[in-house]
Amino acid sequence: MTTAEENYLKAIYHLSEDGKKSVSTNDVAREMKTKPASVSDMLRKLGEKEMIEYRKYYGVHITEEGKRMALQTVRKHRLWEVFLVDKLNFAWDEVHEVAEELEHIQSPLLIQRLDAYLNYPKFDPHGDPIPDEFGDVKAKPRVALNEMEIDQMGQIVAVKDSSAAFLKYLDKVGAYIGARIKVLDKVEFDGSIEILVDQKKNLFMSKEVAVNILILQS
Amino acid sequence: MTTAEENYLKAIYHLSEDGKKSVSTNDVAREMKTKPASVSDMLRKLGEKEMIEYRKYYGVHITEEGKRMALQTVRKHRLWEVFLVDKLNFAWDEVHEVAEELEHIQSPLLIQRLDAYLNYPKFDPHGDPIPDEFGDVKAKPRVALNEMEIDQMGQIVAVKDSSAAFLKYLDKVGAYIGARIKVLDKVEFDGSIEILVDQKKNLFMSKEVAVNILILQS
DNA sequence: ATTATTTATTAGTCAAGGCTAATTTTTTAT
DNA sequence: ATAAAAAATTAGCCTTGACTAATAAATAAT
Ligand SMILES: [Mn+2]
Ligand SMILES: [Mn+2]
Ligand SMILES: [Mn+2]
Ligand SMILES: [Mn+2]
Repeated sequence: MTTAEENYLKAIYHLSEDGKKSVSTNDVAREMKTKPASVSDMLRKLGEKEMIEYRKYYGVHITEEGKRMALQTVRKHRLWEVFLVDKLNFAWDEVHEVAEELEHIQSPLLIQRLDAYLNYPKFDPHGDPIPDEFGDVKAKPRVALNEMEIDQMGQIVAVKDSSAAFLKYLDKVGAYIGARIKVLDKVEFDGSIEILVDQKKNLFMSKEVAVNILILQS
Repeated sequence: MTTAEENYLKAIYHLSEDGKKSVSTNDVAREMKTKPASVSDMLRKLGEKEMIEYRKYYGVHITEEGKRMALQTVRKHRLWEVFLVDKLNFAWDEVHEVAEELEHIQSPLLIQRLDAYLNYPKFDPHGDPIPDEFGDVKAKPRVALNEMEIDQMGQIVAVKDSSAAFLKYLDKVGAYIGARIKVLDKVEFDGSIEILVDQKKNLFMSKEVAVNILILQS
């Protein structure tokens, strides 16, 4: 598998995650920041390698083998992110781009040793679960903050958007993975929401932000 | 700079290290395990970028800028090797291939942090000096073991060949970086040599091996 | 049920980095 | 000084992964 193939497959995997039955060419193009024409080409190739089921004009489904490969790349990506934050003191908004490169280093031994060195972490700095070497992920039931009701409580366990802009914003307002929250108010007009963080800090945010914060309800 | 350009430039740098005034197309092809035709193409390209001075049919000289770039890659390669050995418990014969990939990760912050994390190491696992961030290398005067005379003494400080085959052989016979040695005998016919290691172990080796062991004389 | 619009694919081009075969230049040997 | 050998370059081709423009298929709108 080439770096490009790994990146495409990972994108397709992520796009199919949210229960979508089939992923469209345009979806992939958007995610990969390439043109649909380039995607068509790559889909044909990944189809031939049986990483995806590809029916022209009808989008793709990832195969079991494709999922296995994608999860391997996801595993590497997230382990490297943990390394960068835990060992090299990167901020959580600085790791994504570098991990995007590191995930393509080819060395099973490296990943096995890295995993051990990091003490077999189960989650990356953004709260996303790290697949084990067999591709098994232990997923907790998470709900987007904007979907919670007034008075419901829970804990921030992950973010959906790993962009520096978003993460820096969270840092600024004091939202972080592990924080306990309670929904104080929701504005129906625009979906904005007010929450209490760690029983002491009031935080008001737009729906756009809330959508990208994932909660483990309690 | 692409990965390929970095690899070529590093090869040219290494080939010019041994005081060679100019590096030939065939030299580079051998080092890079590519065909001379491919090399000609790349030399033209590196020439245009002024990383090398390229006079057709007369080989190349590396420029100051080229040397700077190459040393940057060498620095990254060796820092990663230290990481793999010191932190991930790789053997010194297992690191080269992986470092060959890792050295191309583009992130100045990563290298700066890695350097700090490793405590600013000065030498890699093969005894080669690690250039600092400005490309400065502190070179110690080293001599190949086969060039030493009977009764001369010193310390193994580096190996010239980093292949797994060679390093595993050294492991097996008990030669290692830091070992104190004394030349006991030299056979003129084939250049083979017998040494005493750490004042207790006799070691007989062919010239081929001795050429690849570098000594700091004392 | 047609037509219009959106979505996707194909055709053709490009740059990077390889290769082989043919050619040219330099070097070595007679 | 010339011929032979070696070294290097060029020409032409291939694959990967992009792109634009042209076309085709599927979907939405009348
Ligand atoms: Mn990537
Ligand atoms: Mn992440
Ligand atoms: Mn390399
Ligand atoms: Mn080394």
